[in-house]
Order: sequence, then structure tokens, then C-alpha cells
Amino acid sequence: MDSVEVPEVVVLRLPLYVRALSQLMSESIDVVSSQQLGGLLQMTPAQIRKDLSYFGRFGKQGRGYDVRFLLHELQEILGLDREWRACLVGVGRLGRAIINYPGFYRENFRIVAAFDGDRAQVGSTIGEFNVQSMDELSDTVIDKKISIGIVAVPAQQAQNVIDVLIENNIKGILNYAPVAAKVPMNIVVRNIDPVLSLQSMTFYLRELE
Amino acid sequence: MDSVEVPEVVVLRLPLYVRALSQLMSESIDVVSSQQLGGLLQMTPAQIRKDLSYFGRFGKQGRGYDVRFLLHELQEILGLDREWRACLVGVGRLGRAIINYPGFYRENFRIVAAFDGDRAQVGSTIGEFNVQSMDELSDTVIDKKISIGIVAVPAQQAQNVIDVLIENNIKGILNYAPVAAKVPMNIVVRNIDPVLSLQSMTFYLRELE
DNA sequence: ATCTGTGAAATGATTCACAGCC
DNA sequence: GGCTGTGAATCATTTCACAGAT
Repeated sequence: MDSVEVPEVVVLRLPLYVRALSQLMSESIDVVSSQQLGGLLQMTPAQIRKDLSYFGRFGKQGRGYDVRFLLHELQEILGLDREWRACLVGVGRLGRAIINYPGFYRENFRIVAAFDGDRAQVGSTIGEFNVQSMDELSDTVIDKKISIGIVAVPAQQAQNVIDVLIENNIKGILNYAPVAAKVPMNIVVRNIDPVLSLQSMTFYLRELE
Repeated sequence: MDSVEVPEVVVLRLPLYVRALSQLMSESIDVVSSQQLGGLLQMTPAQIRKDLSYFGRFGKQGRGYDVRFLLHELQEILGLDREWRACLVGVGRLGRAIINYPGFYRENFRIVAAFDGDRAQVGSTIGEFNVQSMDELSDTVIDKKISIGIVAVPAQQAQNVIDVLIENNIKGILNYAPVAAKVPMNIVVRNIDPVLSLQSMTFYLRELE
């Protein structure tokens, strides 16, 4: 079934489908066509059908997709049918905001530990977390079955923190630091960088003035 | 010179070059090859050269690129040689974190006004901002020459807020709300959505366990 | 009558490879 | 010898268009 490698762009779009389908379910809509879904997400019906076809045949000809069924299938494909545990590294302003952000929790991502390289921070309490030193990372990752690291340290320290996370068997990194992380191929990195987003936006705005 | 349309992927990468070049400049390195830059950013030298070639011929054969010169050129191309003013809509937890985030200011993006649809918030003070009602948006956008709107309201209200921003001549939207914004073609939207990032990451992590 | 799933075609992006220059 | 800039080639993604199912 997945003998053909799924393109990464397709994987990046699946969560959009999940979100739209959740929305539809909450509106008690139980069948949706690729046409309608495309309308919601501003994309072509053909792309949606093609994307889904990498994973199976979920639709009914002449009818469309059963919302609940497709949602469950996609959640399973993405691994969203379980809880994921993450640790946060860096408890400065940004790190604190991340801890307090309720969006992760709602989608079954749990931050279960917080670390900081600054010894002055270690031992302090943030929300319900005791801030731990980086030395404790190794044991905590194992004890708490952590598979994702969230990096919220200054740019200068980011690569080092990322290296430590990888040494400790973390396979996914959500990187808020403004650096291009160097990681082995088997590590999945996602960057969150609003400044980069703005800096590419202005290219288009500039022409308008 | 730009008679051939520049692909959007290229524009999205330019800020990465800007960042790397700034870094190099701060290290007093004044010449860099596409090879070296590729090493820093984890991309191929050919891609960098091709990207830059959409905008001009910035390098010297046998030598590479003058760091300071290329940096200035790219900043100008992206419109980063000036200050950009933005307003924030939504002063909940997320909005407050955005206001306090120093990264925008450092890169010449100024948040100069804050709005909230919730009348209970209006009139309160956050940092140096007086939270304004949405009714005041129209005048303030003009007075303060705001061209970018930062949306940090709950999903439900996001499309409405975005519509209001666009009605008031905002051309760029940095959207933190978890929705696929519907906007006319001439509006530039950038989405910041860490949950989507995690949800596509888990597809790859799932296979490892 | 409607909508999926999918090969084939079209379009878009990346990489190659080398002429030309320093 | 080293490096850019760039057409050409390759590779990837999107869109088309239609057979087949309900």
C-alpha cells in the first residue's frame, strides 16, 4: 500500500484535512466531497483526491467521503490516535508562552518536562513544572517516554541543545530558535519562525506601495 | 530583470540567506561561496546560485559573494531596508506573548497597535499598549501607517477579523489562528501553526516505534 | 447524475554540468 | 584552481480527464 513513497508535501497537508474534517464533524456533517473540502481549504478537489489516494480508497463514488471514517483513518495514518509526550528546553519568555499554550494539550501533545541550560533557572517552578538541568534530560526522556523536543532557547545555544536531544534519542524537534538546525536524516525537524514568515511577506507588500 | 516571475519558494528562502549572511557579517567574514552558504543552511550550492540569479548577478567568479553587499541587496529586494508596522488583533495569552516577543522588533517589525473584539479587554493596558476596540481599527491603520495584521484570536473569530483587516486595506496577515483563511489573491497570508507542524511530524515518528 | 481514483499530461522545482571569468 | 551564472536535464508535484462505481 505504501510501497510508493509518500511525498512529504502530502504528509504536510494531511493535518489540514484532519482539522477540516473535525470542524465538519462538530457541525454534524457526515459526508463531504473533495469539491466541498477543497472549498473549505482553498485547494483543488483533484489534489485532495490524489493526496488521499496515497493511503487508500476512502471515498464512495457518486457520494464523497464519510467524515467520521476519513477523519479516523487520517488520524491513524498520522499517529494522532495516541498521546505524544514532549519536553521543552528553554523556559524564558518564549518557553513559558509555549507551556501555557493550550493548543498542544487539546491535540494530545503533552509537555511533560521542562529544562534549561541556565543554572539560575533550574529548580524554579513554572506552572506545574520543576525546571530541570540539562544533565537530567537523559533519565527524564526515558522515564517519561518523551519522543519530541521543543527548543525555545536563544539562537546561539540552539544547535547544542538539539545535539543533546538527539543524543538522547529524541526523534522529532519543534524548533522555535532562528537557526537552520543540523541534524541526521532520520530526525524530523519543524521550524516555527514568525520573523522568517514576515520577511518573505514583505517582498510582496513592497511592490504594492 | 524580474520579467520572469520569481517562484514563491525562492522568495521563501531569501530570508534564510539574509539570516546566514548577517551571521557571517557578525563573524567578520566578508566573502562566502555558494558552497559554504549551502553548508550553513543545509542546501545545495546550485540551488543558492539559481535562487540568487532570479534577482541579479551578485557574485564574483572564482571568489564567491561579498557578504555585506549580498546582504544589503537581499534586504532591499525583500523590503527589509525599512521599518514595517503591524497591528495585533487579540490580546489573550497568545497575543500578549507576541507583543512581548523581542524578535520582531530586532528585525524592524513594529507592533504599533493592539485590538480586541472583547469589550472587556478594550481600554486595558498591555505593556505600553492601550487595547483598542475593533471600531477604532479603521482610523488607527491609517494614522499609524499599518500594513500588516497579526491575528491571535480564537479560531471561531479569525475569519471575521481577517475580513475586517482586509476591508481596512491591510495587505499582509500573519495568522496564528488554526484556520485556513479565505482571502483575495492579492493578500499575503503566512500561517504560524505549531500544532500542524507536530501533526505532520508524528507521521514519521510513528514508523520508528 | 454525481463523485471517486488514477494514469497521463502539464507544470514547476531542483540539480547537473559546463562555458566563462577571476 | 576555484567559483559563478545558467541553459538543459532530471525529478517532483499538480492538474487533467475519464473509466468505473453508486
